[in-house]
Amino acid sequence: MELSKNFEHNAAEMKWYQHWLEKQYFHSEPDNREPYTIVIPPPNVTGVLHMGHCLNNTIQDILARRARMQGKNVCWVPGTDHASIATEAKVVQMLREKGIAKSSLSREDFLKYAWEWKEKYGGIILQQLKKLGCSLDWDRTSFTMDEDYYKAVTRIFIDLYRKGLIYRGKRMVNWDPASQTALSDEEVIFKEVDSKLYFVRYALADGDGGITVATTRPETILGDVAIGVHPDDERYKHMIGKEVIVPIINRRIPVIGDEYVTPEFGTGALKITPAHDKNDNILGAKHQLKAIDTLDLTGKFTTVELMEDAPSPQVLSYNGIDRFELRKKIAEDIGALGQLEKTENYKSQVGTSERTGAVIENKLSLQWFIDMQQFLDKNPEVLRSVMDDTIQFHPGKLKNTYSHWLGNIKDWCISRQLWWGQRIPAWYAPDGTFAVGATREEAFGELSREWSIVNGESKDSIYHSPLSIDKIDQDEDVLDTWFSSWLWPMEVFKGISDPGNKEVEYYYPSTTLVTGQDIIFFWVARMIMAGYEYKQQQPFKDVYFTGMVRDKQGRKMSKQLGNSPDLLEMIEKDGADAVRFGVMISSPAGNDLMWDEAGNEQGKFFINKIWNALKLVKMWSARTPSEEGRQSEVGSQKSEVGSQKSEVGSFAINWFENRLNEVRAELDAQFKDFRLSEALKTIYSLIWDDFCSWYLEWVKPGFEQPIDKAVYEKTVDFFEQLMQLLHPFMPFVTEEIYHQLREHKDDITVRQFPAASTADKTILANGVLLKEVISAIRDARNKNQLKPKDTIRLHIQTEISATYRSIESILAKQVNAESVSYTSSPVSSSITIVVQKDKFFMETTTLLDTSSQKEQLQRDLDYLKGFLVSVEKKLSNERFVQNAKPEIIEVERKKKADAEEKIKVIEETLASL
RNA sequence: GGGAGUUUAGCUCAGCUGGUUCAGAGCAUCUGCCUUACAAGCAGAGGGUCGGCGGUUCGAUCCCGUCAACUCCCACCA
Repeated sequence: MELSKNFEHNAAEMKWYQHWLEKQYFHSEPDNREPYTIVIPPPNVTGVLHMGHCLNNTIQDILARRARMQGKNVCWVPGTDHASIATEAKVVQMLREKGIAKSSLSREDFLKYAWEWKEKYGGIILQQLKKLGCSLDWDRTSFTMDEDYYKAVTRIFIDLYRKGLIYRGKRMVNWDPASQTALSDEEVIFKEVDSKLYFVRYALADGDGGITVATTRPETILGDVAIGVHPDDERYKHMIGKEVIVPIINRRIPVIGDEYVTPEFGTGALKITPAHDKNDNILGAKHQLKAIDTLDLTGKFTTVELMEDAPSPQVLSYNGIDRFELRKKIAEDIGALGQLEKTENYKSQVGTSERTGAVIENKLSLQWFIDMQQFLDKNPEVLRSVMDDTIQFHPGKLKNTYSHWLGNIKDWCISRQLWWGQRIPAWYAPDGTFAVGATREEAFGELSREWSIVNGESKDSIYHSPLSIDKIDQDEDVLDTWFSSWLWPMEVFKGISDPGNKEVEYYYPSTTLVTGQDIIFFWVARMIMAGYEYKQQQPFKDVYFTGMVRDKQGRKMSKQLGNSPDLLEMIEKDGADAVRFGVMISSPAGNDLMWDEAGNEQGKFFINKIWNALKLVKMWSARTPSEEGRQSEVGSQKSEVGSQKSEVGSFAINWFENRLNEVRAELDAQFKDFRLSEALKTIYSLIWDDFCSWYLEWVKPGFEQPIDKAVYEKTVDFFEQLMQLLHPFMPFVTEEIYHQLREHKDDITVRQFPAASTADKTILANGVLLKEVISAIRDARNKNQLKPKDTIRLHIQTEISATYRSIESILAKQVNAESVSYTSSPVSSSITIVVQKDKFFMETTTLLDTSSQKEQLQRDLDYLKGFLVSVEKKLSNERFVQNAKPEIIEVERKKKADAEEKIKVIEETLASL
């Protein structure tokens, strides 16, 4: 088969991915091998692949493929998250574009649209992962709202409720007026905004005077129930217990003293609005103050709770005005009353919804919560497992973040006023009593028991009618999406819906989790919680946290900035391998990735380099004499060359074999620490430098000459091993080359790594020496402007000539020497090169310029002398000799001896010039 | 406001638990080369008082203190 000029990535990607699928290489079934389990962080079901996914999934694929090649039973589970609020927001948006308001639809109709949407877009992101080459077990694709999964979530809710870990209560929650739902604390993002501090004067109800407060939220003023001052504040002390009048609504409210108030801030007086502020709410509760809510669910003014105040027409006119507009309006109206003293510019932190971006209102609301403190008391391993590295975080610095969060944890609000998600399995009787159950029947059973016995008498007698099953209603709300994804590592193996089944027992706990730092609390922490609560076991052993993907200017990738590249377009253009290379080559473990398209270029060049090496080796294959043919050639004039070649080959092969072993050990260490970027660099350099630049050049036969069969076989073998090492990073090109190199029945994807063996240090050192000598002589050739074709005669003065004899022919070829000989004295009219302790005399037919080499030698000499002085100084320092470890002193002595010897060699050389 | 992290060549980063043949790599730059696998290449070279200032030590990029800059996390002082 004719080899194409370049690697054709599009065809190869399609061919090999299809082939791998057909062979079911990615499919896993429990067996007696060691499992290696990864569960994908399920992307939003309607999401589209972006750079973050690319980084994340490339890493997972590298780990999965390497583990597979190490003989582990790899199971990488794909799937998607229903992503309650995010998806619902998208569906609402889609409907709005169609002119349909969510409010005009029934729950059933809305969900029908949502499921349609899911069916249409749900699979896209998973298809995109295939383009990237991800080796996921597609037979196991899960969705957090699959029927069983849904039931599992319900089941967990009921279980936690019955254990008393879930409660329902009216609490201050984060309210998103845009999507009209409560949010957990983690879903609120604080942003600094420019706002104003309004100084509002409240008049004393009896007598003259008043008190001025500073507020950023004048629109909540009609909900004020008190003014707070510090009890020791001389300015206000005397007013505590008196009443002031709330402007516009003219409510009389008390001035109260509380140490919470900071006298230094603003005017030292604080308006207290328990319905609209967390701290005010705490203060309100402490002082038994009423909470008056003046905003409705959409953030518009409402007088519902103001009727006791007999609202004036002016107050009534505020009805329906949006909170931000109302802020201006009320400020103006207070101004008109002469009670707005001044305004100041002020920077404040405002909470916004992670999903909709809307400014969050603190709102009193009846919601479902998990009692986190109790949960953690019951499961101390949640903290302990991470702190003692039972679960190992990479990077480890995130352990602190994790423990700090757990130490200050608040109850988790798990109910959402949405329709897309697992509906809360609670059912209400007409009087508001409720029961929790998997089904209407189950809940009804519970309810009727309670309904019939209240305080010893039957509720039926109070309501004069028995409770019937059709009179109970299910809670309208759904559960936080993370309340389902925290079960992911278990339920993808049916660990909740079918506890103790063979699969979950085999695959759980998973091996490695690869995810973004941004969801450490949302997801990672909660999976650990669920893991210990439901399996009494950690959900994973290692967590590799990736950083954020940024552009080369360090900006976050975002749609708004338009700096997020189109991944699929890139894969199409540069190939998945190049894109994977680009994203991995500059991806420091645990830090943000400064992504630059130049990385793709480098990846493409690398592929091209390997491809060219393939072409070279393939050319040799055509020139490899067959066993019979070889005999006849040996008898010909080329026999001498042939024998020389095997000698060349034996050193080169021996060296590269050991070099491979050395690198394998390095890679093991790098993978152990998840230093994948460095591992890739290591392989890159092994292939480009050691294999292409050195090894192939060393064994390369002369022009149109045959190659020794054994050398050829060994070279192909090395090439395959290199492709194997690179395969986890760049699966397509490596598989292609593996098959181009020779006929194989297997595929590289499942080829097992050879057993580790140790590297011979002497041979590696000889390799280093050889490379150093070659470079030095080439440098000298360059400086003397020798053309590549100009030959030299090389004379070596050394005490280790045996070493040089074994590498002599390689050396001769690499520096284009027509002869190599050994000498015990300087060779006149030649260029002298000093490497380590050996001297090389380069004789040429062209005129040589010795001045530049003199300079070079002089520079080396100066450096060495300086170096020697510092070493001697150290050794003559008594305190060094006393304090330093013996082996360090020994090293220093050796340095001194070596330096002295080298100085001697250079001085001799200089003298002879 | 609290906490964490970062600061090493023009850029992106190594430097694995203090010892000048360790100040490194990859890109980028410069100089030679169209050498028969590869100009998407080959062979070389230059470039950093390891953020500033102090300290500990015989010795510090590596430990301590402090200052500065940047980044992130947590926390609604209205």
